Amino acid sequence: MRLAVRHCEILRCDTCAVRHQAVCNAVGVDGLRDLNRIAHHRHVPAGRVIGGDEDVIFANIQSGIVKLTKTLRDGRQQNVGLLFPPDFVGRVFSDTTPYWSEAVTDVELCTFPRAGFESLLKRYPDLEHQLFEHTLDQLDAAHDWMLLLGRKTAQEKVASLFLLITLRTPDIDHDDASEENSASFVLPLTRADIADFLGLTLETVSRQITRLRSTGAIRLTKNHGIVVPDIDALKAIAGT
Amino acid sequence: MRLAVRHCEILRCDTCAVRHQAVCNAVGVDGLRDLNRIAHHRHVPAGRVIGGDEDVIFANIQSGIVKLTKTLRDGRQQNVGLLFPPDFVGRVFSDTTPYWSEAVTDVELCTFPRAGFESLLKRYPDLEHQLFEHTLDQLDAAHDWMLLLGRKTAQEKVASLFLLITLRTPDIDHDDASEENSASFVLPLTRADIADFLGLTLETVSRQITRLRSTGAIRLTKNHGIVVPDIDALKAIAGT
DNA sequence: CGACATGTTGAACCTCATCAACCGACGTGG
DNA sequence: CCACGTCGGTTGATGAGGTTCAACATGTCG
Repeated sequence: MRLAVRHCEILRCDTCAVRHQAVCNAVGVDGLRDLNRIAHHRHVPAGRVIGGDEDVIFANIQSGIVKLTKTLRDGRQQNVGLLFPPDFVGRVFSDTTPYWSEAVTDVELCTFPRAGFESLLKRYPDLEHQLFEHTLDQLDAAHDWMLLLGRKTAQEKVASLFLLITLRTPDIDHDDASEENSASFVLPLTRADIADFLGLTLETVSRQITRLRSTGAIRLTKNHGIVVPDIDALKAIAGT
Repeated sequence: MRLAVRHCEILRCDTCAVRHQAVCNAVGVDGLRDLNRIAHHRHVPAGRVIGGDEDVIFANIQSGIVKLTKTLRDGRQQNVGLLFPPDFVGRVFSDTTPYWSEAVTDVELCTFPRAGFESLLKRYPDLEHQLFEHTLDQLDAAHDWMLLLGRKTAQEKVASLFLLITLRTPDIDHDDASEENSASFVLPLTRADIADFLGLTLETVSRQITRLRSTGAIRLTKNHGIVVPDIDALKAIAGT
């Protein structure tokens, strides 16, 4: 009996798309059972704010893209993070979230209630360690982005963002199986999203995209599709 | 005997200026002894790079200010962090440091060798937890800074930096003991430093400082002294 | 098909970067 | 002691990169 139940519980994680990359990969069987007990799956449609009102503050991203935004009082807005599977959403150990989380595409989340998850962090140091490493990676990414925001030109900024998406989107199409230097993906962000992310206006973004297209660095296809024929060339444009 | 020795070891931490704020505050007597065993005090003169060549990768700041900078290949430069006592310097759990650490003022450090410190992190989860919380704070600060870099005007940027320094500098002079709304401090950064921090040029920084002075938001005194007569007014200029 | 959001393009404007001259403080060496 | 170079800072003139405002095009969905 007991075995059957446990098997059933663990099965939920077994079918998880990010089972072996997400922070929960660190915990053993016991931890997984405890996590499972408080976890809820949730679908969030594109454009919806995550965890604004309710208890859905912490979550693993199973699929989709989430953006974190901050705003000034007068409405000026800046995206401070872009999260992909298997990233973790939420600011642990704080009563207030210093930003808004919003689904950019349709998103599948494995959510955890705040209190329950934080007590599991205490109980399983390996889980906390994994989250710590994830946070360190986020901090590195934030530093990279500060360099972009402070010192890169509009052209470099747009190229950098496309590069980030090609590198982070899972199951990206590498058009040439043998040649990994090209890729294509569907651009999930609007021009306004991109602008908020790069500290530009949407008009400037549009112009820079046209320019990238006219120089052959990218091609636009139907339905927001983007083809990067030469990733290294894009890297060169993006600067370092 | 044993007691005497232990007392002696702990005494080093007892005289530490940041004993109760730094990450090591989390560990008990045993942990403190182990930390002490691998800790070395080090003085770093202003302008010197920290941990470039040697093993001094991790450290608590006891006094002074440290900046973290990243550069593009062509020399464009961006400061991605400003650390005050009792902040922790160093990127744990990674072979490479993604930025340069440099002493802005003369700095007193309590340094730890890499391997030794990381093994203590494993042994004392409370220490790791404390460092985790510190990293989360750093990430929040980085997000704030991204908003500044992406969306604030030059005037707001300079005001924001002065505000940061008034709020983070320890034992700052509050000119009016009863009225906490004014402050004065010594500006440790050159115009070029400030520019690298705000994503501006040093000329623009200079002009904005002159402008802040002419509007009465700040006053400049001898030896790089800065007086903020009305912190709330500076906050208003800095935006939110 | 029409309506509304999303994206593109144009023209004028403005903030900030760039290039350059200059000032004062400081330290060094003749 | 003063001449000199260096360094940090200020100020000016000019121009480029990006913003702003506006019109128009393209989707996309009922």
